[in-house]
Amino acid sequence: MGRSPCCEQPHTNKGAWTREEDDRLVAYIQAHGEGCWRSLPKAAGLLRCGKSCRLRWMNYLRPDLKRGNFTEEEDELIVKLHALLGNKWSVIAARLPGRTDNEIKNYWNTHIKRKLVGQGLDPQTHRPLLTGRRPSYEEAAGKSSTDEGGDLDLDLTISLRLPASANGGSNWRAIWPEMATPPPPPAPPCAPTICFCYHLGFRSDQPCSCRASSSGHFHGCYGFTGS
DNA sequence: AAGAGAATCAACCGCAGACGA
DNA sequence: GTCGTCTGCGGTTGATTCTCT
Repeated sequence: MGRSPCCEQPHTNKGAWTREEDDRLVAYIQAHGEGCWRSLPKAAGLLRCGKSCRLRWMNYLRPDLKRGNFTEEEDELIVKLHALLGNKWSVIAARLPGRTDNEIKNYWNTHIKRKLVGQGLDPQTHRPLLTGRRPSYEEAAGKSSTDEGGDLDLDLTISLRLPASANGGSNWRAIWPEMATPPPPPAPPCAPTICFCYHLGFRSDQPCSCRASSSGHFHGCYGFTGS
């Protein structure tokens, strides 16, 4: 894949953003919307590469960002999602409204990782550190850890794209044994939707208020009421 | 008060996937 | 099918801030 580096132009600023640059970027996006990051810097009068503009907007300037300390609930959700998904920070961030993948990644590396180690758990596998042997990939990916990992549901057999037979076929019950009815047919082009709040054990008497994520691969509850 | 080390987090880098020509 | 471009992601770096001595 031949690609031209996006930041090699001369006179391109790097490093911390100034207030003026922020203002320019915000003003431009408010007027023209997101998109076409490549041409945005020139159009907005910024001496930055598009990549840098996108990152600044996504991680810092977006109006819907929450900022501030993570709550206990967010903390627990990150741990559970990481156990399920691994380092898929963007997917995890999609389950935490107002949080960015970068923010969650940093929080994981600085807080949660240490916390898990302190609890004697391997931050990558979420298994006890003192077992003396690393689990195989199949073990890590497919086996529930309820025997040693408390109430964490580590059923990592969950798939982002189900086999065609999973919908409408007869084996949906093998995939979701606890569901009473077959999952709905996939919404093209991205199949299927997977309810994380269900899979993570966030079950309550309240109806699920899931909504589709922007990536469309699966959906989850923002503001679940279970614990 | 000052210096050292630790912690935090914004930003960069390189890669891979999607997409259009 | 191939190639080039753009976007988005995850890992990493380094500057800044905080805490301890």
